[in-house]
Amino acid sequence: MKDGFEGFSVNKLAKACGISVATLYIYYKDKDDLIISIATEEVNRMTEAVLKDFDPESSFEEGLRIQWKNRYRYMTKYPELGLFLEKLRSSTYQQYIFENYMDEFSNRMRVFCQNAVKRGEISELPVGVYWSIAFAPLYSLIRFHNEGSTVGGKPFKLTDKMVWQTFDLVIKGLKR
Amino acid sequence: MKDGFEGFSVNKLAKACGISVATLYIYYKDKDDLIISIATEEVNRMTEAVLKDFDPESSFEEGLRIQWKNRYRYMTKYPELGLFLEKLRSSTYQQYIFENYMDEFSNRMRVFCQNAVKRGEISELPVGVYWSIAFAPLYSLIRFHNEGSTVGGKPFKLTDKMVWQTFDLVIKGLKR
DNA sequence: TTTTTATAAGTGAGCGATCACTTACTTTTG
DNA sequence: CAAAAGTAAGTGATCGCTCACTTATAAAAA
Repeated sequence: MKDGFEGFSVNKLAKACGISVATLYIYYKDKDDLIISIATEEVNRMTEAVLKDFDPESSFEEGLRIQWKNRYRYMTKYPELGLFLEKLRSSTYQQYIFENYMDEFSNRMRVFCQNAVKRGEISELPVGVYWSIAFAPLYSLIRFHNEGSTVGGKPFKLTDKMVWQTFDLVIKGLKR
Repeated sequence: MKDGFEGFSVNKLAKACGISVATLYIYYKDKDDLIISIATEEVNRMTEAVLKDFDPESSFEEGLRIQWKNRYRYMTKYPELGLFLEKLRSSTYQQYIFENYMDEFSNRMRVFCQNAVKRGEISELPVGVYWSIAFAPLYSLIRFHNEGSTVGGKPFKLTDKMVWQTFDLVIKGLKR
């Protein structure tokens, strides 16, 4: 029972890579630096993918649909990444990685939402409330998919149909 | 940087409890057994609290509202529990704890949903899709609250108003 | 051209600390 | 006094990390 973030060690990593532990310490000053560096890289890569084709000036439904498409595609393209970020999220590294990951990102998202509110497409909402409705369901689906089962332990395989079925309900909830 | 589930050790636990490590091993056969036992206890306690006043025969909105109320109250009453379950969720212990936690629970939830579908209150949905819309937003809010910030790193404090505001949007999305 | 020196890249062996866990023994309880 | 409950003092294994050292490449000196 040593598979997750528990059970990750510098010695094991070096052995798995076929290099000496000492070599790792040439490139990273310590274990924390290693994890934070690699994780930050991955988070930035994902942020970039999520913003692909995203236009803050587009309609609310269209913009959100592209976000969903990008996130869904990226997470299913790299399934391990989801689990990795999950573990990061509930680790003490979380704050060091996600704190500034949103400089450009959160700006564009804010503009996008403000536009949608201005146009009367959605109501004004606190950021946390908005995110919890707009994205939490998608990440929940992806999580079930990666774990292979829902909360009840029932087997679960995510399909495109399910994603867009969920999307439609989310849109229905958010739109005025 | 040793605070989370990483950094938890039997030796530290014993010291914190003011007892000998050996004493722990009288009651638990190994570390895994200790974690799984305690976690299962907590999950059962929470499941019980969540089913309080819940009637599978009630209307969909009323039933879901009670579920939200119970979950919200329990998670804010024991904030550490949320973080603990979070860490469990993304650990290798997950499968051992949550696999059977839903014998009575998932039955009652299934009946509840079937009733709602029969009455035409909601459409028939895959369980994973249903859960992702009905509960993922709430857990997302609670998570932000416990972490004290949203995805953007912006400070976040959950209020009753936010919870029921989110609930209303979820209901709007789910109801026919 | 050959030799020397400089530097970056990488390594094996092993440090002290801590890990999960055990043993040999003492105290408490009924 | 016998059983149950508890403990101090460890066990070998593994942790993150370092040090003294080798190898590879190339510029500088002879």
